Amino acid sequence: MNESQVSPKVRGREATRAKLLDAAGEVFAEVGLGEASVERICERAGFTRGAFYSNFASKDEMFIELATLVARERVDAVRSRIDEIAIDCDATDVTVIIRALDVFGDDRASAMLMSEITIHAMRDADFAAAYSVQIDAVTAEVVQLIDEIVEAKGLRLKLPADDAARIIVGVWSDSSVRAAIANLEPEQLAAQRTRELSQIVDLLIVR
Amino acid sequence: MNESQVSPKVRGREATRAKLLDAAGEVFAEVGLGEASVERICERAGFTRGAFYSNFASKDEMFIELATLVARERVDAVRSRIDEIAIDCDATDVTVIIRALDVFGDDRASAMLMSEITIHAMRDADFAAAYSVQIDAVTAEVVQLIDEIVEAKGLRLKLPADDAARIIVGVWSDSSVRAAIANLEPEQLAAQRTRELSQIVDLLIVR
DNA sequence: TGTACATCAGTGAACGCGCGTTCACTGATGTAC
DNA sequence: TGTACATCAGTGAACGCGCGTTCACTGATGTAC
Repeated sequence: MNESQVSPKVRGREATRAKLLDAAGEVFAEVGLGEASVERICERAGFTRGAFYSNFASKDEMFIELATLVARERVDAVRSRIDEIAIDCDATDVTVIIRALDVFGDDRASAMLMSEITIHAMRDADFAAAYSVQIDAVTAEVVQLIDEIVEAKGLRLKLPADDAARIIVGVWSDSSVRAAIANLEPEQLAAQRTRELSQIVDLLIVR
Repeated sequence: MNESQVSPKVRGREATRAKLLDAAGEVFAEVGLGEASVERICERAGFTRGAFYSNFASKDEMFIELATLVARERVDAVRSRIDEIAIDCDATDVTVIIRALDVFGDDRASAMLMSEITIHAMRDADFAAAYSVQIDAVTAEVVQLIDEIVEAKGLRLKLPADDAARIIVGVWSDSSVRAAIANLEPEQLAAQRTRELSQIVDLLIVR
């Protein structure tokens, strides 16, 4: 299972796929699935269109793969963040939760790609079914994350952890969307999100 | 200013515009701005493509006009709802707020069109600037609506009315999006939204 | 009222462009002896 | 190690389709006398 056991050819192919997926994430975020041309994606990745069709069956199928990948990365990110949290116990409860949540990627492009994936899920039932499985996994991880924090800090919530998770994630993504529309600088974005998350976390904790 | 003073020709033209805008709202919601063809919009409205370009400069400009129209209708809807609320004082505080908020149009297509408009605003700074003005007007109306309800019911909120408005509207639209993805029936959708809004309103009110 | 002309909303054919996708190819990598 | 052949990831030209947009037109409505 050593990396050197994988031939350069296979590694090269995997690198190509990864570059194409990366580029596609950027382009889909920028202009949306409908307006993102295969040509533009390939140009960004440094390949020709043939490379695209050598690696993916179609534009739509690639979008599905990208969405799955993004969701899976989120699950992993939350999962690894859970481990960190368990150790670090100095911060206040609110900042812990906020820091825990910034695993979601707080940049503009991430927010736009997430919105694009979400709206596609609203339109395509098959995609929605497959994507919901991934989303539920993310939610489950966030619920566990909240449970961990609540226990570590000796807090009590006014709502069940899954409702709290839904509300917090909702406020988080709502904040991201409004920040992207307002074209906020990263620091302003962080400040706004901290403020809004603090409010909602305060409301959720029994004092 | 009597309607009969407007010539049939002008009335006909206005009707054509309205039909095209209606059809465009449906099609943009269904497939998105990028994938919505002018042909499909015109077919849905019962016209040829020439009629489209006789009434709108381009597809993008029509989308902007549609977005402006939708936002303006929202402002008007909230405004007229404020008047009704002032009279009806029997319901519980939570149900009053929920009923007040359903002015936003709780169907699937509305949620999808709103998402499409939002994502376009994230991508296009000029559109975002123009659209933000409309959005701020809606927000201001919702703040006033909340103020009215709070005063009529003798309530106290844990947050300023504008923060409360942002959170409630955020939960509302988040709920709409998830309902569209899960493809909920109208009754299920209403039940889910009532539950989620009740939770957040409960958190916001000082008991 | 009737006639002759003007207007212009909506028609539908046409244009040309960019797109998604295909495919015969090339040359670097892998395999056999 | 060296040679001959096989594989196949990525190339780039080509195809054909559907799109946004244009425009010469038609016929219903409006205006002048």
